[in-house]
Amino acid sequence: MERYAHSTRILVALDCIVFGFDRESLKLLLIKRNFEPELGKWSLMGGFLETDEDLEVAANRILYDLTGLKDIYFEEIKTFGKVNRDPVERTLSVCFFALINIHAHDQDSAKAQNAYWIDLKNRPELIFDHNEMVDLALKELRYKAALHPIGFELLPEKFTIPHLQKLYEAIYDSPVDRRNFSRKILSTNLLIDTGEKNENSTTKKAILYKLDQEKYQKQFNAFHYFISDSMR
Amino acid sequence: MERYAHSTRILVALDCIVFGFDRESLKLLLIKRNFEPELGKWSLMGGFLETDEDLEVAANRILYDLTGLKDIYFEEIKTFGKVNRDPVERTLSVCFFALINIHAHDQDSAKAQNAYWIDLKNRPELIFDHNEMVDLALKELRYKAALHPIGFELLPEKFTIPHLQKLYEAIYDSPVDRRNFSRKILSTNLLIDTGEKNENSTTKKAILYKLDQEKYQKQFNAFHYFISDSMR
DNA sequence: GTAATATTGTGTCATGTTTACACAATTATA
DNA sequence: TATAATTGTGTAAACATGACACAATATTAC
Repeated sequence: MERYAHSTRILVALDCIVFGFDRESLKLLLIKRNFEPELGKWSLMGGFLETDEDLEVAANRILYDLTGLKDIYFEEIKTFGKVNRDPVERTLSVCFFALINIHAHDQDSAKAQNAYWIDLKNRPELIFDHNEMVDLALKELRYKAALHPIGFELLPEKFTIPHLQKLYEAIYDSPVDRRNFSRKILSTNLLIDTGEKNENSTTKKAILYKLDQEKYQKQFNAFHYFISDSMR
Repeated sequence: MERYAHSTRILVALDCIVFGFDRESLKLLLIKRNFEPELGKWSLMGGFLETDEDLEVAANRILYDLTGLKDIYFEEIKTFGKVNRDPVERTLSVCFFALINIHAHDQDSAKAQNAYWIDLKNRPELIFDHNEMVDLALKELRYKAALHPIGFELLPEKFTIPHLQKLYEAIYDSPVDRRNFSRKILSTNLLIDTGEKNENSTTKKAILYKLDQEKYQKQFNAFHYFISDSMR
């Protein structure tokens, strides 16, 4: 095979921040490492790019191995490339964040990877530059969720507006006015009333909505202003 | 040196989309290649990541070699990693876009790289996946410029509001209402009246403003809505 | 010198959006 | 049947936006 004269070829990893929401707080899927290096410590889920694998195929593979899910929503956020970021040898890391419905993924896949859902507020120290990656991912999530209807990716198929509101409050760690939030969400016309109600409630049962998938795809890049500047 | 058992180490390139604005239209700094591969064709400015070089240091180096400028505004947009994106050998490309004042860079540096300013509307076919990179960079520029006061990076230190407006019209390739635009820009309080006027004008001389650097840094991540949804 | 032309700065007004609230309806539990 | 918690909807003032008018400035043509 013909090659460039340039000599420096390096290892390329992918690391993924997986967010979930359990009706109370925002969670991260983290790995308790049972392998070297840094055995016993916490890290993000990652893996190496294979020889004959497109970068985005690799990202899908890593997410599938962790969750058993395909077609997960994910976004590349940055490629981390400090010389000494990995003490074993120089490694580039292409970093993603993913949003999943916390109740829909495969528990066995996660267990096989020694992965646990950790509340974002109790997150442990992570290896290498993974803390920095999580910080950036959270910043990007907050940015994106303020403008685009990305939050639905973290919810089950059917959800109530108060449920969605709790998610936003968890993402921004601040209270949201119930009435104005509801009006804003409904004005997007992205929600379809399923006719059902949340039977779990012990008080007034809220309407269960589902996403209008077609409008969601079409309007995804339109700006909404779900969360005002002052709250981000 | 200790190493991972994993075998696949690959070449990492950086490619940069450099935008400029000449008071009329948006331009790209492109390379007419006088080297292999693809000698004679057009490409983005790029280079390989060196062994002992942080990724962002490499990006700065490549921009400096091309323009003679330091502290250029740039943003990573995506890492391109299709297996066959480079026919010579597998290469990852970390892709950036940069915004510079078209009149302030070093012409000799650009000439040494065989670089030319090309009107975005007349852009030639580029090698590899560079067309896709430019498309993405333009999309990101439009997105970012609609929300954040990023346009100033393309202007000289002192500029008029009509000048800034022409820039926005070039970025979005559509007309902007003069009066509403002016009101919007002034309401950000990011501009300082220099007391000078644009002496080049053949009619009424417009006020020259400069950026309030302190406010610019502080407020950069605040949302503004310079350009409405329907125009993006 | 004056009129014509191009451009810039500022203002207005109707409409739409946001913010900060109030009130009524629903449901399990005491 | 009252109570408490929660949900759905409404309202009014303040603010922002979009579409437009008009006056001021500066060069060029006559």
